[in-house]
Amino acid sequence: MSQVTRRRTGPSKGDLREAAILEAARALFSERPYESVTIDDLASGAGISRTSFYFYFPTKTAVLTALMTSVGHDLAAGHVWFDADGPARDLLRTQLETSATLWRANAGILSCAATAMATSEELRDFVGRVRRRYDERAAEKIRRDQAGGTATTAIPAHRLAEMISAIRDARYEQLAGATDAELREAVDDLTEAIHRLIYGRA
Amino acid sequence: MSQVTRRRTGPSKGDLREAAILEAARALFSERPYESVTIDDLASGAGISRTSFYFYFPTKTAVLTALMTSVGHDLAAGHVWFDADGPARDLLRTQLETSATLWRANAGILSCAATAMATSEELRDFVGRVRRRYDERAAEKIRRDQAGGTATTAIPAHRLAEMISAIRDARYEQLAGATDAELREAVDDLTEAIHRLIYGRA
DNA sequence: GACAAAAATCGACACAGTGTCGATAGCGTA
DNA sequence: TACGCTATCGACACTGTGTCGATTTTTGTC
Repeated sequence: MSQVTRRRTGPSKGDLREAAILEAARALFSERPYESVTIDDLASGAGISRTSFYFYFPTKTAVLTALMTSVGHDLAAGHVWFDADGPARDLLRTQLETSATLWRANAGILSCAATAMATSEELRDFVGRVRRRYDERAAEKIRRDQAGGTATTAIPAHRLAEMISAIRDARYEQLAGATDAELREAVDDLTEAIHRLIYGRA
Repeated sequence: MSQVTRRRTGPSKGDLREAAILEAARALFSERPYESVTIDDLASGAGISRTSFYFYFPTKTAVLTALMTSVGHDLAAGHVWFDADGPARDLLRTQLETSATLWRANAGILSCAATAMATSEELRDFVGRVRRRYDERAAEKIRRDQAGGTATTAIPAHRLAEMISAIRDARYEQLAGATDAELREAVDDLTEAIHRLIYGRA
């Protein structure tokens, strides 16, 4: 519920412990399903007792949220397509390739996050915000192309953006442990599909 | 883990209790989030003690799976588009309208199922099977249209089918408590999107 | 280097939810 | 009536989460 921790604001030696918890969490959530990781695992993975864990994080999902923040930050980088004009198929492909690679690299954490979203409002809100921001930018790009006459107007721009997110995420979820060839295939399919959806003709 | 219950196979007076549990579950899962419903709630909702619950169902998710079986059965009904030849936009629309209406009517249960899938392998498998069967039929229809030259061959049929499921489910998930107008809007968008994806031109 | 305040640690405890076991009560029928 | 099957439930054990307060360690300052 409340986000309040008792930690002071300045840097300290105990920050090492916080980092250790995050490191342990990254390792554990990458390997095992979310529910199977207990707070005790996280604590002893960082070399502290379970109760000491609560000094650093209020809940298990708070740790996951922290990890997700960094992943989300990385994802927000390669948004090259959004700034282009028109279909710009090559840029769309590049953007999808970057995000697909990043997704595969963090597959375990992202899968845990998907699980935890079911129970944690905090995480649900966080991911929702990230996604909304992404969809917003995609919708803006589409709106520009609708005005330019290249994109379809049969479907509202924000709905098209949501659809893109839906097919992208669904395909990416299968990406854990995928080969480079499989990853490329996914990117190809998505590029084609998004392109048809927005710029194709009925 | 094991599906074994101690119940005998034939009909009996205690079946009333099983029905009562299912009824209570339908009511509770329709109103409240999945985790907030305890086995005790289910049991006392059916007028029995918590331990007696275990005589009828091994776990909470088993009850949800039972409810989902009936919903899945209903959904499998209106698959009119799959048997058509070519784009058949009106049949696609009809099929989407049926499933959207059904989805909205069972929004609570479906949302609980989505939550529970995160933890229950049983439910995950069940829903996975239903979805796979659906996608399979969609892929067959698309394959026929690819052979007939109306559907695109730029993306494998089974991938197109998966994409359809992805955008459909994503949109339907927003359908809880939607007005008839909103529902129709969703169906319109989806009809258009699916049509473009499969039969449109690049 | 001593010392007070703040940071950090942890054991003991309370709690909620799940699941098991065995004792018992009802019920149908040979 | 007596046997076996259905059904019920209280008592118990277990796991994971979260809180409290007492204690130790660190840190900055004089």
